[in-house]
Amino acid sequence: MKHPTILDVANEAGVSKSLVSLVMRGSDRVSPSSRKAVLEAAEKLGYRPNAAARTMVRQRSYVIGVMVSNLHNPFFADVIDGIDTAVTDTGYRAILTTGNRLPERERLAVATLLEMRVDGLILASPVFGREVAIEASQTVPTVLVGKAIRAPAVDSVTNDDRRGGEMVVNHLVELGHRRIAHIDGGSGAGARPRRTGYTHAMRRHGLESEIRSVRGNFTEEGGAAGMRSLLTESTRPTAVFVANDLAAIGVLEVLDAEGLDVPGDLSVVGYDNTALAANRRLGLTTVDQPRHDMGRMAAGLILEKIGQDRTTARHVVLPPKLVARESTGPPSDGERS
Amino acid sequence: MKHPTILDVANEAGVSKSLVSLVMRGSDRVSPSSRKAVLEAAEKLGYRPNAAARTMVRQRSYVIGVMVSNLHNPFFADVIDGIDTAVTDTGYRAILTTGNRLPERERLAVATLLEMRVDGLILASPVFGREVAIEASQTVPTVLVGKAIRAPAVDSVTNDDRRGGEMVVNHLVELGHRRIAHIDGGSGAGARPRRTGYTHAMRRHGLESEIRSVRGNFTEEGGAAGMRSLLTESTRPTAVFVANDLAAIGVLEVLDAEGLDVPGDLSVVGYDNTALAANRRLGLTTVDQPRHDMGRMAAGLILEKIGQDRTTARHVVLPPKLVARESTGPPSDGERS
DNA sequence: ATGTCCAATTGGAACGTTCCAACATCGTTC
DNA sequence: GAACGATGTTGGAACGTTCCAATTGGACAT
Repeated sequence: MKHPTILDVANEAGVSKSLVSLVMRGSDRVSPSSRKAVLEAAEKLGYRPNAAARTMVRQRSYVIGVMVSNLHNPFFADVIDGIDTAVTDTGYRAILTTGNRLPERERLAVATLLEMRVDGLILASPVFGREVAIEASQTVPTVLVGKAIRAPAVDSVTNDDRRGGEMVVNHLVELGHRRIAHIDGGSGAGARPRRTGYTHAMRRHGLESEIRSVRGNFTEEGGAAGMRSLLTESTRPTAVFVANDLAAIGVLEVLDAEGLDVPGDLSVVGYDNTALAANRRLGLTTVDQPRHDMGRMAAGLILEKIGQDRTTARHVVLPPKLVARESTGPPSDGERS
Repeated sequence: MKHPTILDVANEAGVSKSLVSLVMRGSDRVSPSSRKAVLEAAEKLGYRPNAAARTMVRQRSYVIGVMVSNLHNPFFADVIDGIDTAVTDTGYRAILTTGNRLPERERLAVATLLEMRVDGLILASPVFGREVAIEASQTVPTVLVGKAIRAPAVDSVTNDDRRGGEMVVNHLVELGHRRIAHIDGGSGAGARPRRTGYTHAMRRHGLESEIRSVRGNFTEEGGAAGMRSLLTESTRPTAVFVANDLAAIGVLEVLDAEGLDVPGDLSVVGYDNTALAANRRLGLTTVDQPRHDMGRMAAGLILEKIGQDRTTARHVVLPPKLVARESTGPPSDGERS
């Protein structure tokens, strides 16, 4: 038999399907003898409940869907850990889909989850447009992680990306840098405010004329390409703020390959404080985001929203923290302008 | 209305539910006018098909479930990419769950997928016992990645881990090493055969007395702990073969912290050839596994098995390839025994 | 013996699809 | 003008659960 049902178990145990259902759901109004008979029959037949059927009748799946932008970025591994932590022992389970940073694939990944009738949706740094999140939020509690949008029902958990961008510039200016470039994160989550933070801080330090921002994305290759393009220009910056750690690793690769010294010739700063950045060999100065907590809180918001019927959106903004390591230092004398 | 159904759409469009169903499934025996009416009604109401209901009646979910041992290991990001590639445009979709390298959590992650009635199951390097995979394989096509077991219906895609282990030893012996230690991967997938490869090759080179194997696991911390324990011993090895790249990174951290030079004082080899290993700053000698292809082939096996009713198990074993980088070199003269 | 209460058990309806057999409509052919 | 075929459309049954109201069978009090 391919998949025994509750009816097969009932037959085997000589009871009604309803009683089997009660036993499976752990009811206490079942006699010990019936319970034993049912459990033995279920074991013998290899019964496994059918979630699709349960979802239909209960109008609840007890599943939280998580769409992850890019599994290559260790940032998300931490976020997912946090989600798992929060979800464990609540009766809910988390499942993941991924869209590989491609808007179309991400949309499909979300559609898959919605068709499965997940009870909550966590969108981890999607690159697709706001409308997808907004539409989803009309039928299911939805939380964005790493990105926020203004919409009546879309919660978010972010760090203060703009403030983080400012902190990076402040740090570099304190070290004596003036020619500070930025390789941005393109359409990636949080990329915009980080860039805004960068430009604002530059202006505040009277460095408006030094603002130099090139397009990148949240991948190693994106960072590398951005750096290569910066290197073709006539004047080289003395420091570069890269939109995230992964891209910053790509920048380091390029600089190493070109024989440029970090931080001697050029200081490099990333964003996220992933395990990568902490590695001694990389020693990347970066901005810490509390990744695990962000996952925990996102799941918490979902569970809370499933419980009560809260209608207003909640936006959790966590403080960023600069972590100085070996990839930043004062500009070399020849470079000082 | 929370979730409009096919009936709501039918009412709105003034047709029967069956016709709506036909339109949604893209049938060509529908008049253009009806199709238009139905699509407009669906759009207006925000209709989204209910996968649970479809799964029930079709007895197929058109979903492939993937259980991933550890999302922190970039190895799996590549495998998942491969799976996604193979699955795209087949009408199937992939969903993921993770168990965080904890047997109990992994079991739960698999149970979640089975209850959802996935049409195929890919187990990416599970740490749980063989019985879980065997049981699953009795109701759904099942493929192991990175690990193989002898069972009538459990397919597998692996690289030749044993051969890989031997290649590492050969490489180190060629460089002149004799005191070669191994930090193993504990109960991790493929750890056993890698260790066997190590011991066999050591014996073949007449280095039986130099065999020194300590327990580790597939995490940075596992590798670091293994290395620390090796360093407490009276004689230090001149080279260490670590069970995977992630753990090897942990080893490098410990050696850097202790002020030991790699490869001057100690050569280090990893396994997997993840992006980490290729980084110039880390330059880790390692064994390449074709991760993307492994994912592709795993998904391919599943799809094939869903199609025909193949009953025998298939085991795909791919050849490993040594990739020499900067973390290995000849032992320093003082160390030569 | 009768009635009452409680615990244990039961059948049936419902959830939202798909699929099949049946039906309606209409143009074509003899 | 009857018969036929093709095209488009339809209702009903089924999938495997949950939940509710109803039923059974004791145990106990009267």
